Amino acid sequence: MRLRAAPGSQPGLWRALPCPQAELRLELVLRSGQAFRWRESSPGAWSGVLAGRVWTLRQERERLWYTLYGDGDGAPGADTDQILRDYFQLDVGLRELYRAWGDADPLFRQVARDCPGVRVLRQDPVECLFSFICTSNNHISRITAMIERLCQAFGRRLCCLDAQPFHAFPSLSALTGADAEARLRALGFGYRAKFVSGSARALAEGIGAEGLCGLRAAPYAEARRVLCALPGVGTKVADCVCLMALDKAEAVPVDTHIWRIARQRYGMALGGKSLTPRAHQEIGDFFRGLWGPRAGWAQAVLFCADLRKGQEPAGSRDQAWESRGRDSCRDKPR
DNA sequence: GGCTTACCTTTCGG
DNA sequence: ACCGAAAGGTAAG
Repeated sequence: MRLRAAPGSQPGLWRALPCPQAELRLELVLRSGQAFRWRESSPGAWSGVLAGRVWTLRQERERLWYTLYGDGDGAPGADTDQILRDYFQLDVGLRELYRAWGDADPLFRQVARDCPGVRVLRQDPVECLFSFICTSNNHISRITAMIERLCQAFGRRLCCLDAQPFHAFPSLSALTGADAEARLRALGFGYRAKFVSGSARALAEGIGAEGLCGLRAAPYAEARRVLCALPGVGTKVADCVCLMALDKAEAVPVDTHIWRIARQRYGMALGGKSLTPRAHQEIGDFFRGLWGPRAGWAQAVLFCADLRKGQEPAGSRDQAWESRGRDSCRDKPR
């Protein structure tokens, strides 16, 4: 299906994929902290860079519309459809997964009502790795700004939209320069500057971007081990990359949010005062046992709900999380 | 092995 | 307004 000047503003050729809202809720997925480069360029229209090109996406009830800019590689067609289907992993039936997770877990069923259509993106491994290196001990607002500056400074400029320039995510080689760390520090990366440049070096001198991508075919444990050998990559970042770029649907990234949820909502008895590797392992195993082999996908739904909870008006906060009766724990005020 | 502490910088809540 | 604490952690002791 194709139209000229379809539901929206921009000129150009629009195409659509069949895609019910139960399978994908664009604004939830693109704001759920999986990818940091999509922005709502106008109400309901999301612009960003994917596969080296600039896209705008827009969702109708049963369709996902998109258009491309910069017309270097021709008009949208079956090949670009496939790029989008691959990125959103539309072959994975989300509706059935939600049902199965909800059947196994009443708390999931409650929370998922407010977060339908949350799926895991299949991202480029290099972008995903370096993006999540930037997330450590950091806020989403700052992470987003840092990554944008990273792309402006080190990425190829693609085109302008509404006077806003779009840049590709930097290639590995762009980050291996001798002055990369200093430049990143100047961009406000703090101590992560050394991690980014160090990991770029280690990869370039080791398995390369191709080797990183090749971990898609490796077992979860091996991919995790390779990633954790990179500077600035610990268990949490490694699990994010495994889940969101390396096809490891069973990887459950355990951050402070999930740690808190595991204790407070799921009543896990986790003795430690801090999030140790052992606790990380235990929590991952617990959720894999509860949700099954796509536990990481279910975690993404819970995380999305937790993010949204912080954005809602204070009065309605926590409603979906409250389990009526049992468990009097409250979140700490923020 | 688990627990502390330092680490850059920005944002947020008091 | 000003200041401390926390932020999708990681590495070193």
